[in-house]
Amino acid sequence: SSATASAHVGVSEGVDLSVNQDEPWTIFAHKKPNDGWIVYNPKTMRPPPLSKDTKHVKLLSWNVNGLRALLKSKKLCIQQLADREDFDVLCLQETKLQEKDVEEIKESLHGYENSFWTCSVSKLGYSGAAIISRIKPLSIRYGLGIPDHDTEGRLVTVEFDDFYLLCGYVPNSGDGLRRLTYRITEWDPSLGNHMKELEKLKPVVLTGDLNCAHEEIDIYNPAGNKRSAGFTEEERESFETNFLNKGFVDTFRKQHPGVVGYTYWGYRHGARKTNKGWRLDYFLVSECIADNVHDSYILPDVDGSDHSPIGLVLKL
Amino acid sequence: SSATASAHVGVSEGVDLSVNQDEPWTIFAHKKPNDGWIVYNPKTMRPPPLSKDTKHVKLLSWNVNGLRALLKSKKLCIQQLADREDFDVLCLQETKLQEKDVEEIKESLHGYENSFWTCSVSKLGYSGAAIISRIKPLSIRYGLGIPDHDTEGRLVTVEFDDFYLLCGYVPNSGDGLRRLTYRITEWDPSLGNHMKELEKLKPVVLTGDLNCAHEEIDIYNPAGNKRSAGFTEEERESFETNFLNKGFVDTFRKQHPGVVGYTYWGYRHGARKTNKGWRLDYFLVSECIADNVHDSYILPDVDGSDHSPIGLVLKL
DNA sequence: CATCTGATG
DNA sequence: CATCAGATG
Repeated sequence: SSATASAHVGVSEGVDLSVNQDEPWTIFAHKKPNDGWIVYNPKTMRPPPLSKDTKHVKLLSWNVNGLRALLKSKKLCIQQLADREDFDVLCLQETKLQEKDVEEIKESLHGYENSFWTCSVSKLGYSGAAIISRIKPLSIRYGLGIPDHDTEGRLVTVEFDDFYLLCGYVPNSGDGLRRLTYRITEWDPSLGNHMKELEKLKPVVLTGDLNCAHEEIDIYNPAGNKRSAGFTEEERESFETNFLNKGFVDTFRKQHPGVVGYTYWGYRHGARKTNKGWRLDYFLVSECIADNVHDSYILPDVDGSDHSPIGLVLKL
Repeated sequence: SSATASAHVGVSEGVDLSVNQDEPWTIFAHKKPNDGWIVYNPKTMRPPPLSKDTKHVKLLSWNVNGLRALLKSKKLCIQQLADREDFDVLCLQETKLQEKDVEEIKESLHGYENSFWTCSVSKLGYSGAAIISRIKPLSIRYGLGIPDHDTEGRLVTVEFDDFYLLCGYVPNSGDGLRRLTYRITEWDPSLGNHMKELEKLKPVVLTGDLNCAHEEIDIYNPAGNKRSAGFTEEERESFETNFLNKGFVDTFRKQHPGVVGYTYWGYRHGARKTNKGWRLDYFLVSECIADNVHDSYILPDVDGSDHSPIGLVLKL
């Protein structure tokens, strides 16, 4: 089909782009309303792997939408993801764990002896983030250090030799945008400022579900979602003000300008099959290491959650 | 095996009675602690069907533990139960429906154009009862006529030519027996008195989940359940005082003295496979029609709920 | 170990 | 249309 023909990289030519049935992991850009954007094939778009001689680290990040359910589903246990992707560090968001669940899961992570978990204490089974690492960090920190923002288990920071890694789950603005103000006037600025503070010491990498599709290219139906949580003007501006304009680089967009690459598809209406998605998950890095990014990518063939994992290969 | 050998009717002879794997619908009495009770085989224990010349009615009753889930499971839609059992009337308890769910389900009941539903208005998705009938009743009544006891959708009464039929779901006494007092001092007496009032006009049939295992023979582990909701001394006494001593006859027990026949098995620990059950579901009838009962029976092979249906064939 | 709701996304 | 919790049985 024409869709298959354009699977590599090229400008959509008015064909009815959709998922390639032969290679279901291949996500095409859609024809409308984003006509003319570049088709993104996550497999062929990836650069060749770095040789062992080039010192680098491989980071993955995944909003798992409930880690217990994911592990029960057996769609993909963390060990299988490790075998397949050979990551050094895995960042998780929306683990929805309670503190009592953590120990059992920690013990199942063979090869990743360093893992750091934070859970919501204000609402059980809500939010939650973790960093699982093969590399032992120099220091670990939970939350922003602001008690008011630290009851929901939304941030884990680890310090490695060459950079700080933050795994964050930015608050969803919610139905009726009831939490929009909190999000843009409190959480986002606090997180941005915290990153600037850390950056005085070492370069910073922020990954996670930032709950914002930055530009029109980052969402399936921009016109219809102008007042939807995650695509309001306020959130998009906040994303720029608090992160991009502070010097943090959206690594996927830098590597793939004009390319559609979603990381989230709502469960409703089979949105994933028809690629009606959003790009909500990011790797942002300090400007000073932006050129060290070898590859910033999406793994849309990994399911088990409404988000797919994303990856970053960073040269050190 | 000896278990199979004793499958018909006989006294347990110290064999380890359990479910017959060849006929999984066959429920045996257990060896301990009820050694010596009669083994009940629900298939062979049933009398031959009445001829068409003998005027009679066939009633079924079933605590479905959530009707929407049952219908979704496709284990047994009501149409299939109708095809198999050819009942005239089906009484349901714990439908857990909301009023908004009723219309759609009513329309799916081909051949049973008369159906009467009551739902809890105080707690959504809780309790709920219904009578589904091929025969058009002379009158219908919901609840006891006592507003305080009628917010939970626990009782539907229909009047036929020859008897009143009550479909009831007696309140569970709950964890910690927190509702025991309400149950035995308010609900049970009100229901018993209501039945006596109706009986002045016509014979009465009460069916449903009466949430009480009357005697030791009616529960797998009597010693261990003396303070469990459904087997407390208080509930058992209330069952006698308010129903049996008022002249209503436990039709299953009359037909099968000394026979174990459970109608409920908790979902936990595979209680149904090992027949660790309770008899909580009954057909009680006015003394004046007790001899009209042709058959009072259990259908333990019907699953889809933690209760099995029970049946009554009543000569008119 | 099931059902349900209601919150959340 | 998923996850979770908590109530209920």
